[in-house]
Amino acid sequence: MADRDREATRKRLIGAVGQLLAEKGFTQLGINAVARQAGVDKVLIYRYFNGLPGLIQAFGQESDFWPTIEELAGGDIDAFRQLGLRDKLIGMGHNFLRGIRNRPLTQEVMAWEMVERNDLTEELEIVRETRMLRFAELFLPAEGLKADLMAIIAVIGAGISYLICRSRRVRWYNGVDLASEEGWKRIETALEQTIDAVIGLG
Amino acid sequence: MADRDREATRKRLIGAVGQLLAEKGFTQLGINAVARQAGVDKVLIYRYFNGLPGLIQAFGQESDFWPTIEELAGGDIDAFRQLGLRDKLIGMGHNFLRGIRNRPLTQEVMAWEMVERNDLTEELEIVRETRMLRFAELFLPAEGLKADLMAIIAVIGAGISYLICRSRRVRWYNGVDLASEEGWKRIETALEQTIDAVIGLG
DNA sequence: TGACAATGTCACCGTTCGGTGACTATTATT
DNA sequence: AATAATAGTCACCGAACGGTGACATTGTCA
Repeated sequence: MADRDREATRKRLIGAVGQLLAEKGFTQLGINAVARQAGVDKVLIYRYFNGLPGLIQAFGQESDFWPTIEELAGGDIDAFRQLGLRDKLIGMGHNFLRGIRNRPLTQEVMAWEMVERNDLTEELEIVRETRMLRFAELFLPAEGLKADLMAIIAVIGAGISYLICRSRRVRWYNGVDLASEEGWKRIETALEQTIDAVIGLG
Repeated sequence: MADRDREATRKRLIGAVGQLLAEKGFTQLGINAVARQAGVDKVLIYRYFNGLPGLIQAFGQESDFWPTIEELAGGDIDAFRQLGLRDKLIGMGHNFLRGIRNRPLTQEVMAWEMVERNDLTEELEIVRETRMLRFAELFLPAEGLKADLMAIIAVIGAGISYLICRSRRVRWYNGVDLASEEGWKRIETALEQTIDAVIGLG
């Protein structure tokens, strides 16, 4: 495109990364493919971003790959703070599951994380880690619990992430139909029941 | 290698798939790379296996990608059957975690599952699904429980799988250090506590 | 011994990839 | 109006990929 507008071209390129990731997955994400998708000569990727890694990095900084603390809290932080631990955890579980299910790009990057490290996956790592720790710091009791709450949340959060990523390509897991809303309902109530039970540990 | 031994050459090729998967990951698994690794001309892959998919399929049928029922039960099925539900679940959790941690190839294929379907990932799917269902059928109560045991096991099993796969490339998850044995100890006791709590649901 | 199939080797094809140097066309500066 | 910087275009390179046809070598069986 001969628009002679550097900023617009940059944005076309950044947008092409997202489109390509969503439509073809990270395996198809190369210099040639991105340039083709953007309708732009690939040499401009080198000029403006010093190559694909730089472009990917720029893409990462423009996106909201991870649920915000507010989103995890259900929108109203003050109201959330009033809840008991049980309702906080169940609410977070639900909001987390929905948040990831609504982010196909995040799912793609999470799959990518299993395969290699790059600017985008590292970006996601950092955002996730800081945000989860901050969330815990804000809302969860620091001590006085017998159970290792962070480790339990790690297992459950990992389970949610895995099931969502997996559901993109495989239907069944342990007899649960991940292609049906009914299957996800089972998962959600399983989450509720598990958290409910864990709270009893004190 | 000019051994003129078809069977040996087939095995060299199948072995090369495993080596390459273990050392370089599935992204590096191509016709040329496999032939090179095996020290064999690539045309023989077409002759003997009708191409890479066929070779991958043959590789899949030779491996034990998933813990056997016996392994999940801790070796002694009869003894396992005598246990209470709580000890069965905790035992299975431990054995599952260890079984997957001891199978780097399985971890690689699990990562692959997130990206595409092929003969190998489908093989793993089928083995896993049938084996887990069979395990439940053998040892878990079919009814009389308030909780959806299979869904809960799905979440926890998925969590274990995710954390293991992830730990190959990323160190921290939710404040847990997946690169240290101490971190995995935290995960294991979290599993125990969670299962312990869930059992209370009846 | 001769014919033939099986095993393995080699050279080559077209395509795509990441990457670069040389070019044209437009805009801004003096 | 002349000059320099910027935006974009184009052609090309070497390497790796998947795939194929023609050939050489060895064993087997009539």
